Amino acid sequence: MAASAPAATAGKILDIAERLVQTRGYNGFSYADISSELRIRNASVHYHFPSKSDLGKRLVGRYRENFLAVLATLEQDHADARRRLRAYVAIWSRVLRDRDRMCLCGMMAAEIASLPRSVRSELKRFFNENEAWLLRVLRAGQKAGTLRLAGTPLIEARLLTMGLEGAMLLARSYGEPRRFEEIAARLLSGLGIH
Amino acid sequence: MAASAPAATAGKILDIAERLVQTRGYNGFSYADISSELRIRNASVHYHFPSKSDLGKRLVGRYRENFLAVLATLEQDHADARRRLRAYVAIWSRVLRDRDRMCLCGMMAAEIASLPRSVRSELKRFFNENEAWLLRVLRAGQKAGTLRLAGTPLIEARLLTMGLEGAMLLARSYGEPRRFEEIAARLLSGLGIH
DNA sequence: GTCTATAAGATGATAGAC
DNA sequence: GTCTATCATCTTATAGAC
Repeated sequence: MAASAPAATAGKILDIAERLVQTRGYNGFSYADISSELRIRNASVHYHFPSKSDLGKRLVGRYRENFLAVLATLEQDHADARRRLRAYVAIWSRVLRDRDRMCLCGMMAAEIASLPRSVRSELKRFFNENEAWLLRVLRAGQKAGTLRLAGTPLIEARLLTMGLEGAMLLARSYGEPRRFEEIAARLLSGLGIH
Repeated sequence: MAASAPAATAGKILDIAERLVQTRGYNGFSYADISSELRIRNASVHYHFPSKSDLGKRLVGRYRENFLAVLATLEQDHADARRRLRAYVAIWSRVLRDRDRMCLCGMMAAEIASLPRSVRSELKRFFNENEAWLLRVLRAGQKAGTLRLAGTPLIEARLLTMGLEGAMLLARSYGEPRRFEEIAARLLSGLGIH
């Protein structure tokens, strides 16, 4: 009999592993880190996620699904492309200020060469879907005349993603989330958002 | 008696470790990776670099010095700010195309939370000196009227650094260096460089 | 400067009891 | 679903011979 709701432990494991990857990287945490924090045994973690690559794959999959769900609500909450993009940036600002996390997928992108294949393909899906969302928003804003794009929507979408990921990376290394927000504001102002 | 020139091994160790950090990260390689590639024993690597943090510190220190030396030659070779910035971007493009490397310090920035303290301070120095160089070039270009800055020189310097680091990160995860070059060109065009 | 030998601890993982 | 027990392997490191 489970001590709590069914599969509750699996979720807690994912929560802890997620934070560990976001702060220390996939190669920077072990099952022992999770089991000690959850106060269960190492073997129990293996029961839920037999291998570390299983855990990594599920981690990226869940992160991608949750993130896409948030993006969907952004579209419902805001009709204007400028508001959508401000809200998009605010997501990352909160991630960074939540115990100094990096985007899970940005962190794993750095480790791409030492990641299990199954994890890599989940990663690529995240970035593709993120890009597709930004592309839609940028095109809509351009059509509505609320955004001013210097390049093609695709280039601007990629500049935004790469710029924000790089800004998170550097701001974290300084321990100064303000550095992220400064550059995020600059990226938005480049699109005519003030 | 040494098998080759004095300290030649230490340099080879640094070369191998540098590539390993740039591709797999500080937490993604071990002394065994180095000793097997150099075909010496694990203990021999420890003779040159007693602990991994020693190695990490020297690695970042050497990288920073070499990089700053290259930037100095860029200033001698090119009087024009636009040419200097094009050459600056070309450095990173070559890094990326050299066996899929990431900027050593960008890679370590991702791992900041699990890095030895001594390594962290070397890292910060790299980014500070890199920013100072860009700041000088941007100010000179602005004064000469050869660059068109949308924000302050400081913001533009940081956008450039963060944008290029993020572009390397993402381009590598796709295995498509072209993605880096696309965004690098976009960043330069934002400064009036075509 | 490199080697052999060795060690303590971490890491990813499995078998089988409860 | 969690536990104890156990595993092979890897990792960082040191002592001392050559």
